[in-house]
Amino acid sequence: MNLKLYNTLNRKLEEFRPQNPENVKIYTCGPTVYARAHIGNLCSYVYWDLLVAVLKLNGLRPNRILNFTDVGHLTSDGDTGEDKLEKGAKRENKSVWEVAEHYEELFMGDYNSLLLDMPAKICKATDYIEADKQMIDVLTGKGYTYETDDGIYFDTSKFEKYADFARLDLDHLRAGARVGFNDEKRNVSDFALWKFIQPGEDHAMRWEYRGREGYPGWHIECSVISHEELGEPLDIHCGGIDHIPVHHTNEIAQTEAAYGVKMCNYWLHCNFITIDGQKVSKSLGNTYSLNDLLERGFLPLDFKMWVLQGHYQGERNFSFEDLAAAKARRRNWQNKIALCLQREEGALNMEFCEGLLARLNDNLNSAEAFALIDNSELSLDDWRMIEKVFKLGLFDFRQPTDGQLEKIQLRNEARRNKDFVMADRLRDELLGDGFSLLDTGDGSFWQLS
RNA sequence: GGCGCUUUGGCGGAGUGGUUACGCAGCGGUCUGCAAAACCGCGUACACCGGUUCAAUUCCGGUAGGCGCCUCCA
Repeated sequence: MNLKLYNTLNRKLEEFRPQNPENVKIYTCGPTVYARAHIGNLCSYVYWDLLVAVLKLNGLRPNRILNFTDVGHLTSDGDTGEDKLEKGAKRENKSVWEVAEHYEELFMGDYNSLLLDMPAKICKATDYIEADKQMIDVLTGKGYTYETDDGIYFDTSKFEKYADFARLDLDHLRAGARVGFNDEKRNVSDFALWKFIQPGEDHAMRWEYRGREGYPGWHIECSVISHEELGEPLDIHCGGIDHIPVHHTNEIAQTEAAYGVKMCNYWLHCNFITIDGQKVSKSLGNTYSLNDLLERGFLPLDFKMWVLQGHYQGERNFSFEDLAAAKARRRNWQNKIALCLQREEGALNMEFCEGLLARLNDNLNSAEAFALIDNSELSLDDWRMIEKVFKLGLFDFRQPTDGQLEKIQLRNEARRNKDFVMADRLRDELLGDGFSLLDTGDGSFWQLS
């Protein structure tokens, strides 16, 4: 295997060795379905889809699981302690279940419009509540938990390697934490496995456990779903860079403490984007959705082009100016394909294919791969292969109708007869239809204008 | 306060110890009946200071700026 990936576990570029090439186990942390995904969220799904495509190019069979967090987390944006799903429900006058379902649908819409492959399975957190309880029981049996008034906590001091993954400095964690410290917690880094509903607390999602009503903690679902659906060790666990210090650290603690096995061999993390140099946040009003892009004249696939021009580990900055550049590049690729269609050029360029694979195998370097594409003479078959890997909708464009093709012929005739008034009129008409003409020594070819 | 990342030409964005990244935009030219989103060419980028080296944008150290995380977050 020549594929190299940056493994957060060792902070190194490593050769990827799957346990079983026929079943490469991948777990991706999915969205919390309480609001529409913004373009920052969507970047990661583009990157992980590229990962899956590259694994396939290498002859492997990925088995990817994605989860939907459809059960609320405790803390809200405003640190008011209000559950996000519950808050969304009140805002929209719907039940929490309806809110989750609504945003699941929107997410899938965005996902499909980016032409991303469906994971092998999408798992909802609420379908794993019983399994959550079982895992907490296992952890309790091994002495990793303690109960307080408001929940069941994981005692991180009992898990020796807790700080290793994120290279945490536990002694300093407390100093700057803005979140209110829970007096009943034994260690600052301890986290809730299960929360009990307090008297007067309005929480629609609730399950009975240990004689009280409650709901699962923030991290248990990923440990449980990946264990149930894939089993340890996973080959690859993907997520955003923000997950390293808390979420993934806690996942590792839960899984490895409960089952005494390594959770995952390769951890991949994508970086965040900024927008116009600032973080993506609601208060700055820059949480653009694909819809907002559409309103400004950009297709989801223009955005995907923008994402793939960079690298998943890079700190990207988004601006509409750069999106326009990506849009133009995508259109130019489509015009090259349009030329190939008219010239009926065939045959796969093997040297090109190998070069493309080599670049992608170098830690998913799509930017280098794109440079190779721009530097190569490509046939229709080459472009088909490119589309299969990157899925940019490159072949998805309107072709001239018979009537429009006839106009091109008429114009050629007019030019031969030096009737330039007629020729220019036909050219203008075609331009009005969205086609420009490229006159070469070999004849006239239509292009997308 | 702690942890981590980052600094490349107008805007983005790869990469490399000595040789063109690439895209978009711009400029010049070619082709053309005229044109053009087509073709060709151009711009002497690698934050700053020091070190290693025959040679550093590329390795090491420091300085400065930017950013992220530490709270659900991709």
